[in-house]
Amino acid sequence: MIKLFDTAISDTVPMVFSPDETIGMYVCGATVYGPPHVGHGRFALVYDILWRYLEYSGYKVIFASNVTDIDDKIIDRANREGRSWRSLAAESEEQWWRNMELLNVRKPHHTPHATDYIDQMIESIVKLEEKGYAYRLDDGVYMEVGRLSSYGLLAHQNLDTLRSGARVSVDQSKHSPLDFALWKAAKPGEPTWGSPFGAGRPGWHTECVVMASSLLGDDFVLHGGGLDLCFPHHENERAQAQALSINFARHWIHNGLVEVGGQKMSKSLGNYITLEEMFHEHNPSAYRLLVLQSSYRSPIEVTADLMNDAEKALERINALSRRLDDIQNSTSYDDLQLSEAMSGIDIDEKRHNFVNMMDDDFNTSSATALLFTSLRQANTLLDHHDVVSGYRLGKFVVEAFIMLGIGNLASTEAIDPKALAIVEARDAARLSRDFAKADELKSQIELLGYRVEDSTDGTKLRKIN
RNA sequence: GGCGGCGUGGCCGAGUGGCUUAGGCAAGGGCCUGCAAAGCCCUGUACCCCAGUUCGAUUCUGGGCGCCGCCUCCA
Repeated sequence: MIKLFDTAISDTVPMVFSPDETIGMYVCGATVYGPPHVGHGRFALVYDILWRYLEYSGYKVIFASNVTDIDDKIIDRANREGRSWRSLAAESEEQWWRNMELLNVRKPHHTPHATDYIDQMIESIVKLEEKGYAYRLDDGVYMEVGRLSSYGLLAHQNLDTLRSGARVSVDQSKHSPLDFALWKAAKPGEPTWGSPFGAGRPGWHTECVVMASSLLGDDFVLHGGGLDLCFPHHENERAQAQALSINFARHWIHNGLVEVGGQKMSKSLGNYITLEEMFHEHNPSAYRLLVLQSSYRSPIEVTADLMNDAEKALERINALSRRLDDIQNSTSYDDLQLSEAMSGIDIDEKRHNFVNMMDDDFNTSSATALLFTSLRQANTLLDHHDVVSGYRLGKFVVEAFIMLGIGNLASTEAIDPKALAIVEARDAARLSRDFAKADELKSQIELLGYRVEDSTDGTKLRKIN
């Protein structure tokens, strides 16, 4: 049984779904108007890990995450740069997927674009009008929040307290400052679509409700997003769904934000690092490991120091992976398959514990701790020549990390033949105990970008990053 | 002002009413090595402050201090 922290309930609850049910999962995705930053990378990683784990647990998942390709910010920036909003959105989206690929974030089954769902959104707004939940003003169609019984569930406040905290609305004609735009009337120079309420474009909240329910149905399991979307965005999605009498998400989950010096990383604050900037200095897999080592709900800092630490930890996984590959490529591998393990290490029990940790609100921090402990044990076993036990335990560790998306463990890059030639010369020098020459040759190899590792089964080279 | 959350050893970060030395990184000492690298072993430094509940609290309750998020677009 998987338990998760449900924002609507403010508690950890069993995830509700039947075992043969396909788990519908919707996460608010990117608004494509610029390069994605480290904060965007985190939410993408969090839900990618969650998705991978649900599948590992044997469940069928259908995952949808939207691409908001029409929005104030896209229009503003396109206008500023004197280009079309379509080309800006298309280019930014391409950049988004490129970055996701580097993070080893799998593309969701569905990546709906807001502009492809305008008709359905209009239908949805018409229904809301018919039911009396919407009203028209000069600048658009608004949702009458006061008519809903459970508005404020995700914000954990009622309408009155929310209303008293609301800043004075620019638009005084709204019935309540909390009422939000379902449809924004056309302004000069903006892209528009025709509708029964005049030319304009849909509001952000409308997009997600319509796309989520058309792709996943009226009753799906999980709705996720960044903690900063909890209110008002998710609240307003829920409001519309409720007004339309659809069940919508059974569970709401929110990931913690990335902070910089204790403050939220955001485009508006300008304190962000783009993913591309990060990848320039660090291994993208190290970022995933950093995310895995903390709780998905906590805020995290992502500094160069922490990334360096994560890279070192990642290197330990890589080293074990290489060690296992060497065993697999060795001549005695077939015999090894048939041999009995000497130690009494119970891998099934470890897997069981791993699963229990992950089932407990996706406790990746404890789960990776278990993997690192096992990693050390595997190395110890291999050091002590219990190859069978060590290999099997090591395999468990590496496969679990791969399942969590820590990929690219084995370098497939061919080694520079020049370096290989020097290695041969160095081996000869070592054999004749000419260590001065051997050391000289070693530094030549290092200049070519490789680290030398002597071992009982030959000299190995490893690329220095 | 309202609501939600957080404060763990040098740094990051799980967790628990009474031995988890959680884990990662860093530091010190060793083993291995021609020297290294990789790996392994050992070691130290904790639970914001003050009360209370309890035989016992880092973990529960109350108060304080500090920090963060949301209440406006934001992953």
